[in-house]
Amino acid sequence: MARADGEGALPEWQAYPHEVLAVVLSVRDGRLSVLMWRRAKAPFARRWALPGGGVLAHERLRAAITRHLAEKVEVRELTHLEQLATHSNVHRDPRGRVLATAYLGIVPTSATPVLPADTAWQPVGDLPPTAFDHIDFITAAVERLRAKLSYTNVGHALAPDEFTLAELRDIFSAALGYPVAQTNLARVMDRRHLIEPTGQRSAPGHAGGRPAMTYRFRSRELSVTDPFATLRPPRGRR
Amino acid sequence: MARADGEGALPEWQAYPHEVLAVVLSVRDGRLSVLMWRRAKAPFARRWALPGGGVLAHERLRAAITRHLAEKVEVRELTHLEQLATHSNVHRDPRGRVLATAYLGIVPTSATPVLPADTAWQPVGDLPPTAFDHIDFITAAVERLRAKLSYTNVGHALAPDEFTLAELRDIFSAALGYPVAQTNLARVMDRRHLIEPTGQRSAPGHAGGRPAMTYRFRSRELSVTDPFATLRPPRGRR
DNA sequence: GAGGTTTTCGCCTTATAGACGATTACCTGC
DNA sequence: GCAGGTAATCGTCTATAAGGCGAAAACCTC
Repeated sequence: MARADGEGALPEWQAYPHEVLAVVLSVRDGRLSVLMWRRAKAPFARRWALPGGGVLAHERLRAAITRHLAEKVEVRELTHLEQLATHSNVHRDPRGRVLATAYLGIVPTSATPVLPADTAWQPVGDLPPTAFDHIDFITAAVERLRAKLSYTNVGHALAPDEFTLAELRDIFSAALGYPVAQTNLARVMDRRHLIEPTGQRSAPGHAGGRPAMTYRFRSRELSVTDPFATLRPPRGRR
Repeated sequence: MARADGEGALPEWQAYPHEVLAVVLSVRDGRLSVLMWRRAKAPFARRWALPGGGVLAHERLRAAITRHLAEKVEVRELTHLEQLATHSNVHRDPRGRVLATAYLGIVPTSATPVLPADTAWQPVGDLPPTAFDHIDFITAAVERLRAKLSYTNVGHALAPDEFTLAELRDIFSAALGYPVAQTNLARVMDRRHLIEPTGQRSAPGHAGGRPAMTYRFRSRELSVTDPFATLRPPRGRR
């Protein structure tokens, strides 16, 4: 606990075991899903839990969750990772007090990681029984993703490098949980300069029909639209 | 560390001292300001720091920050409190590793807490030298507040129970950092059903002029507008 | 009651996005 | 190679939200 180096000693603060968890979301088979593994041992045996684990002595939280996720998916397939929240309920783990910091991760539809035998994608609309307080993290992560789809370019993290507008519509519809009109989606993405055409055409569909243009996101860095929709600065100052 | 009760023992997870910090924001003298105290001892002697401290054994993080804040302000004057982020930089405290979870708190303009001698409101636009990584928490808190002023009713936490539109305009202008037009602000607040007239008139101003109607927020519970501004569900399903 | 000050209201313009039908461009099968 | 089917794309209309601005209202003091 608390090495005394540098200048002076740390106050007598309590120390607590700390774990990191990840809510990794992806659109799988047309449904927004979360990466979970099935516990073998008590507590919560046979229930589904989020991937995660402890934090090493000189390791930051983000590095810790990246390390734990590497056992489940290729880390380079993680197109987004942001901190979600820290839970501190004293009884969230029946074995003793553990603080937990959760992250929201995203894997694109195009990635197809080979999962361990106890691990699977669970549709967020039809979750099996979950362990600990993990359901709360999942709920928060889904809400956060849905909100950010509207005012940021996080969509890039869910989508493949190149896609047709129909594919993008399907991804957004699945992630948001309601049908999105392709025309409007394209206009919104275009007006915000989030996507651009690649100049290529997709392979024609199996059932005929006009081949679609393919698009890509201009940037895979997270950006926020405007700052916000309302209460903007007066015109001259934008 | 990790009592073994219930079922099984905790994995051998590292434990770390954990502190809570609060970025308490309020509009003071027409400027958005943050509550800080001046350190007397090393490290960072004479620099300004956020209020906060350790977490007791059976205490949740929110309870801990509330307890620490009680030494600075009346807790019932805290009109808003939400978790911000957890920092884990190994060297954020030179004395040893400490994880820190920060909260965003808000105190209304109408509250005038009596502050300890080492404590003061510091304008966020003109901060003195700060201790540790506290400046990062402050920056994040200000950004979060400014964003939420646009799409939630957090404004209620900054404003008195009753106010004139001119007062609300001044509060919003100070908090956002740019001038807000009173006409638009009133219309936006009204359209979203966030405020309502009290039916009372304010005392006439000292310099003459028409006395203003007073208003109040309909609810002091946090609510989010719409869900979001764009990519809404199709009409039928709202 | 004249002149000054501030609030409140109404109207106009702009920006953004949802709805929907028309058109285009490709397929398959005859 | 042409008819019919299918999906992508475009154009136009409408709805909604919000910024700008000036006129009118309501109070003050002198």
